[in-house]
Amino acid sequence: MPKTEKPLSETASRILDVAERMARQGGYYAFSFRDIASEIGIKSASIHYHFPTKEALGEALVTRYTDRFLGALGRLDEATPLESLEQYVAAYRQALIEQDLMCLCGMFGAEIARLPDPVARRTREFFERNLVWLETVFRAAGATNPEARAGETIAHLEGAMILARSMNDMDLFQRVTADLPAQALRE
Amino acid sequence: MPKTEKPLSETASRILDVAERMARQGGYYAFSFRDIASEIGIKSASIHYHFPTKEALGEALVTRYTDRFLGALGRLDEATPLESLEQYVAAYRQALIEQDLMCLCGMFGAEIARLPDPVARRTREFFERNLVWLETVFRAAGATNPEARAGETIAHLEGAMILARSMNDMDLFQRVTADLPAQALRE
DNA sequence: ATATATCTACCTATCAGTAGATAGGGAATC
DNA sequence: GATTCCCTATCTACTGATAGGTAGATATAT
Repeated sequence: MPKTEKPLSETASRILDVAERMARQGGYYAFSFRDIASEIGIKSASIHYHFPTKEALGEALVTRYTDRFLGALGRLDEATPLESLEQYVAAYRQALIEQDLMCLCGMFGAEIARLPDPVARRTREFFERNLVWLETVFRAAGATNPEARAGETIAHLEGAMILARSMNDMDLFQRVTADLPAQALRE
Repeated sequence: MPKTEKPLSETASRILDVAERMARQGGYYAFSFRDIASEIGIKSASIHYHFPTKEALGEALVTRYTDRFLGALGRLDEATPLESLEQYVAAYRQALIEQDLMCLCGMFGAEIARLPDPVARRTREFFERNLVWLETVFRAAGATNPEARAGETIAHLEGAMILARSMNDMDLFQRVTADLPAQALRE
């Protein structure tokens, strides 16, 4: 039997919810046990019961984020490459516009040189798995260099989030990513 | 006479050098007065003589970075649009590969929601001035939508830095940005 | 004498993390 | 049926380290 995934308790997932929001606003050093605790109405010591260290909390954060992000993408055998790419762009747009938050792994990716090793590893896994997904799309579309196209797509989207948030102009994300799916497939 | 720029003292610029490196590794919360001071061999209280607050230090950091970055780009009337774009990509490549650092404003742009207002404003100015520069290039090249092309270019490059650093594969930056100049002009 | 630049010594706030007490809810034992 | 035991989940109270920032003394150079 493989590793049994124990389901998160109510409190544990509320801790992750708050930590994720804080991390997606300001990075790894922008969430603290105290702030999380006071927001959900417990004491900071209680968080250590659910996540022994900040490192462990950071790992759980990235793991949950990655699984949810990839899980929200539809099945590749049920869509055309163009549809898949449009869906992929929409996933980023939703994170940015509806939640007004950065991509967690874009944020952690920027800070990766100062992240605890296990958190950095999980962050790398996010990008690896996204690259695989996109490479599959571009290979299905007959692209000559699927690896480059996949990397360009992720780079373009993460960068567009940063730019739009920096300029405080969320519509800029739309204008800068509108041509992405068609353009990437034409290349 | 407009605002006279007083030149930075030797110590002040060494403070900025160290702070910039730390910020470009881990963001605004990754550099501290103590760490900077101990690295350059003074006491942390002395830094406050040159930069009264961390906010002021952050502002000076972004201002110097922006001026240097744009100053390193050649004059637009002495190059073709393609040459200008290639030079722009090279500026990012140098920051990433030679110095093994993130773009300061890409980093601060990601964290912008938790940055002191004056630092956030300076960060926005970096992107504004870069957008203007790139729009000029694309307009000279006869692009139909210079604003979108300029935003796409910045997004692509900032994102490529994050991706390459996350994957610990600096050559990935090359592969993901190799087609950028020609591609952006063809669009 | 004054301006520049550094120091010592300190402050208050915050950080992640720990020890140990407490309360409640089963389940096993008597 | 009552008692004992243990597990879960929280608490209070604390530690040592670090954060940015301040006051005031000191040294040097013009």
